[in-house]
Amino acid sequence: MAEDQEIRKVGLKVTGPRVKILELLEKYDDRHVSAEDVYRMLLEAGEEIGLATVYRVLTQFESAGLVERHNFEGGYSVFELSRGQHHDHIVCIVCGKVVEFTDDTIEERQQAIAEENGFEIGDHSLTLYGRCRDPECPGKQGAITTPSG
Amino acid sequence: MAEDQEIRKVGLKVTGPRVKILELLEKYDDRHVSAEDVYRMLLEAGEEIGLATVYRVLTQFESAGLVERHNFEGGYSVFELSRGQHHDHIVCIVCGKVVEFTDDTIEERQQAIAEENGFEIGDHSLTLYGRCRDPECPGKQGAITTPSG
DNA sequence: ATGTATGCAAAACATTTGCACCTGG
DNA sequence: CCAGGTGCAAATGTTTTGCATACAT
Repeated sequence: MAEDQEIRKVGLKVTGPRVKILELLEKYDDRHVSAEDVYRMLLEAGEEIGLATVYRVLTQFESAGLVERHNFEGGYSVFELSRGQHHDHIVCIVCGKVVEFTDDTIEERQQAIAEENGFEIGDHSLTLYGRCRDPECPGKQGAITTPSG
Repeated sequence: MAEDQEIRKVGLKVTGPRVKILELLEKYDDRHVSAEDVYRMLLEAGEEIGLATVYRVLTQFESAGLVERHNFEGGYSVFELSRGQHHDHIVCIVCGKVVEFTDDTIEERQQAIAEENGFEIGDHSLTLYGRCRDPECPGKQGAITTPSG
């Protein structure tokens, strides 16, 4: 099991819940799941894992650099496997679809802007909110309603 | 009172709490205050306003386009008067100082990236997290700790 | 008057923590 | 065996809501 090694590598014991959560994150690598999502999916899969443990494990994985936490607008966090490389997100406000991207021009400008304003950048978060043209997205036509400012 | 007109203009009754909150937002225009901040400041100013009312009024103002709500990392929202013009933020992770900026290059790239990914952009939120060099900022030296991904 | 707003308290949410029990190395 | 991990329930912090009262128009 590759997951076992990853967990051991970051100094955590290889336990059932940790392996299950890591497997799930790898399986849904293209999505961005909330702690509640993870909890529910594991329950549906017949696994007995408490919500508190899901939070604890996700937080530990985040500290270990295995996963990244993102606070999209709406008051809750989503998690995704960390693939080392920084990227930003576009979130569909209709179907919740998340697309990742990186842009060197934007990265450079951010660095420059921080300098100009006397800041030393530690991290940043850029999230675009819009409506996707995916044929399966329910929100075909209509005004864009932003989730927040 | 200019505030009275602004409130009336968006279809809300001119009440004490609404005027007080709007005045406070104008007074602290350079800061980004949380609902709790507004509540506390009004209490200290001797105003009898409930926290629930602060939330209701801020939400109404947001719907009306008078104020903008931002969800910075950390699980709570901050509000600021809407000045019509879009801008992004740099937040000091040590002292909480917020600086606003706009960058045409970034704006253009965002639009292009959305197009490339089949998205129609409604809004976006770009927040840089770093450490400021403000002499009054307590965090003089030390490793940057980001509040999240 | 009368439909809205407000204040308070309770509810709703996402997340964290205390604690007794269980388990991996 | 035993430090660390887990489940459950209770606590936390932010934001929302129900309801009786108070107020703007």
